[in-house]
Amino acid sequence: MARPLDNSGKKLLESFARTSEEIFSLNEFEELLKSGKQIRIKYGVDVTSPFLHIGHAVNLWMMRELQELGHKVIFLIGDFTTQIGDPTGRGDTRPIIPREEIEKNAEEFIRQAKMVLHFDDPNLLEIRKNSEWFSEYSLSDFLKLLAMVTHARLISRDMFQRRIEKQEDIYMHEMIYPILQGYDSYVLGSDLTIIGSDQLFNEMLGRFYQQKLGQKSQVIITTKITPGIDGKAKQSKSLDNYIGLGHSSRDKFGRSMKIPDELIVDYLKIYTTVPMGEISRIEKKISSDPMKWKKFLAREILKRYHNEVDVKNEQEWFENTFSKKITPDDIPVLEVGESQWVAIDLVKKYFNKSKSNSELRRLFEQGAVSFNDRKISAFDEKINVVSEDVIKVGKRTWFKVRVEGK
RNA sequence: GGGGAGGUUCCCGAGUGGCCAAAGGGAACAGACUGUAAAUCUGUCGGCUCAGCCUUCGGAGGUUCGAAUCCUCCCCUCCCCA
Repeated sequence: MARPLDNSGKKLLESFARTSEEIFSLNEFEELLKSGKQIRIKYGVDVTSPFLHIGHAVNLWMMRELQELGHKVIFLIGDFTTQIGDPTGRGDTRPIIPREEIEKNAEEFIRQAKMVLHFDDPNLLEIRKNSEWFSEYSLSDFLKLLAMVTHARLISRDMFQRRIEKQEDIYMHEMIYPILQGYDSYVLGSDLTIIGSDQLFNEMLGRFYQQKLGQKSQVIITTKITPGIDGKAKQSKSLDNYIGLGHSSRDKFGRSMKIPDELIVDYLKIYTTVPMGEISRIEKKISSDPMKWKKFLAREILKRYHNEVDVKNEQEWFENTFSKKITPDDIPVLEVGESQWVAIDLVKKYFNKSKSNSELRRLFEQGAVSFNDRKISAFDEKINVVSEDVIKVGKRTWFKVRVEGK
């Protein structure tokens, strides 16, 4: 039994206000909290690509707060709908994923979501799959669903409108997707769902179907989105401009340091728990020493996912490596049999076919390669490996060469 | 079923017989400057045994000394008409 809306409920609303964009509707949400009922929070995941970034985690942290008040997350693996491919956020059509891969992705997804959500208490989280109801779903039932919604309503989705304008394809299965996602909410008896605004249309259809089918409509909370670490588009895997939950603590720190200065405040608000009052004080001080505050931000982001020691270490590592330009000591070692090498062959061995010869030659020509801090611009230069020699390629690739038996 | 437009290198997009590994932009990479910020500048951006060669312009054939460009067939998309 969840607690009714008291002080903790009020605190929750304040905290939600910080990271949510819109709530449909606030009244309904407050009522839910007051009712004392255990809220069923639908968390539907598309497992096409199993990676979560700190933007996704905003939603997870909100759900976690609710879990802490005793509410329940229904972790819905959209295994059936994933086979269809959600057109959301895509200018083009999404490829269809084989089953085995969906399973594997779901596992990977959960591994990351566990960094935030309570997964082990069945009273706080249950895992479902929508193939449970869709794989046996009959055509006549499906037609009944279709008969409730109009074509105009479906194509009103901005995504589709854009495609129509650009004369791009809309496949029928993509039109159907939102219907299925909406129906999920009905089956699960969802009270609430916390989503990115890109999912709003689909979840609104959830509200619609719940109401049509005689159920109370779920509350929808959309969360705030920031630009990615490149300061441009929102975080995404394909643009590689995100801070991933799966990234190492080192990468999380480094990536945080990459964000444009202007984003520091927004990132503090959305991705950390630094109190709002403190953030506004920091805001005034940033311009005089942005580096300092960016490091602060990086620490705060890291803190949510890693322990204090890691946080401290990563900052030190960062400062040593990039500010003081000290070659880090924990770099990969390449074991070789010979000590006489043509420079390019040695580098090639390290990259192990991930870079073509031409690519490597260019790196040499462009002065990106150094051997024990000495720049090597001729790819065919002969080098003599002694022991623990350090080769650096570009800004952030180092490796040590060690001759076996030495 | 009829008519029209189109499919180009990671993305957008130019290119209608040789000067095309293919303009321009974006992304990316490297270098300079820096705070692994932004901005800026420079260079690179199919592969290789690299002043040369090989493979690419939806697919398969063909014409030609020579084709991304012309012809034939096929596949795919969009638009209009019935």
